Amino acid sequence: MHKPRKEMIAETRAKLTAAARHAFGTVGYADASMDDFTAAAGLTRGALYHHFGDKKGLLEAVILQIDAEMSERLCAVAARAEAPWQGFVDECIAYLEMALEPEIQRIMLRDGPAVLGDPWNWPTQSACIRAMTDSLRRLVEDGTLVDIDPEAAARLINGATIHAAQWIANADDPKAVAPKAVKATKAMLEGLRARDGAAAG
Amino acid sequence: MHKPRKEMIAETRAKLTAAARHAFGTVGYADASMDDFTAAAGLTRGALYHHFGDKKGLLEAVILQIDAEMSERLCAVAARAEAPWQGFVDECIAYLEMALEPEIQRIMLRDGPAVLGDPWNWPTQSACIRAMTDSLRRLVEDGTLVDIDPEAAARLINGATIHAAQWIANADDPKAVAPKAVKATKAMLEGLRARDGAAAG
DNA sequence: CAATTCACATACATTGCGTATGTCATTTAA
DNA sequence: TTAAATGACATACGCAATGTATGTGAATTG
Repeated sequence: MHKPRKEMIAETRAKLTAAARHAFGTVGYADASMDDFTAAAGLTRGALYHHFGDKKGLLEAVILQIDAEMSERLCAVAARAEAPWQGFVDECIAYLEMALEPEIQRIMLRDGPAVLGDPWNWPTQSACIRAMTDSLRRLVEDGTLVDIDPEAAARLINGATIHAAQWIANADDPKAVAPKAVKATKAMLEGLRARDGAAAG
Repeated sequence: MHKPRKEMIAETRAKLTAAARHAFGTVGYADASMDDFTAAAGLTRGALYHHFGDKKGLLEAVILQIDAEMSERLCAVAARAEAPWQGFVDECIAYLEMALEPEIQRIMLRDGPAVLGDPWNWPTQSACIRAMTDSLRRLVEDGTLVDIDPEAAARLINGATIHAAQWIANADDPKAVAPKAVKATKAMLEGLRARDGAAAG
């Protein structure tokens, strides 16, 4: 008696997503040959079409996986902070740093939106983005932030952060640019805090 | 005696860019068949490869054209304002509104970066983005804005604005979301102004 | 143990890109 | 004026990649 069938299936799916994730993250979605990376996983395209329908379906599965990892990392960062505001700032900086990782850059920020459209409309509703929105809503409600629509603010901050990350990633000297990006990001966030001095820093 | 050759060439290039622009703007870059849209222009792929090298070359030409149009529109908006700060805010809102146009959304914001990489590194250096950076630099120098790296600020604002636009464009009810996005954008910009009251509004 | 399901492979059709080559009109030079 | 040359564009071909239709063998189920 060998492994039960359920395990074999899960294993196959894991091998395919892992191989695809590597291919998408290095050569990009468009240039990733299904024949190549399925072979690298010791399988054929037959398995891929059986489990994921088509190439886009596999991309969705890979994105779901990465998104879950990112979300977990962000929650950990926010939970480690003392004050809610500090936690949110840390979360943003952590998000910025994650956006520097080539795999995230390419799959989540470049090819993903290009192939599947606006991440906010993805089936997962982007768990890690939703977490940021929730944090913001609380900060607005307790008066730490100026009166601003939480979802709108999340959009703006998310967009600003991603672009800051891409600025760093594509710069001639990323190490020189990074601190400037972090400083500017903090300045922007600071600009959104309420100014009546009621909320503590 | 018919038309001189130079004019014929310019006409051919214009027909190709126009047809490609329409195809890219509607079905997207990846799904735009070169055979189809060259035929729609009354030509074949032979002309395309002769003039633009490959599909990416044609995309660059289309982007160059759209970027020039956007830049002109933005400059007109900024020039119409009374105060520099107001001009900059108007510019950002105008940029946001332009980013709602499907053609700009798809070609400049989605497929362009996906195929050609970070717009800031495009050969044109994105004229309309450079204009925003210059405006920011002046505002920082004259003390209207808080002390912030102009390029960093331009990056952040540009990213925030684009995402705000995509939020609107993909919303279930864009007309309801638009004012929230504009308000939040203005709040974010306001947060970057110097707080010593030295600069007038 | 027979029947069925289903995970996965194989074979095929289609499509789209890129290149090599051909042709005809316009320009240039004698 | 005419012959050579340039170059704009079309045609024909090869290749690679996706998607589908079909086949096979092992695991499940009765």
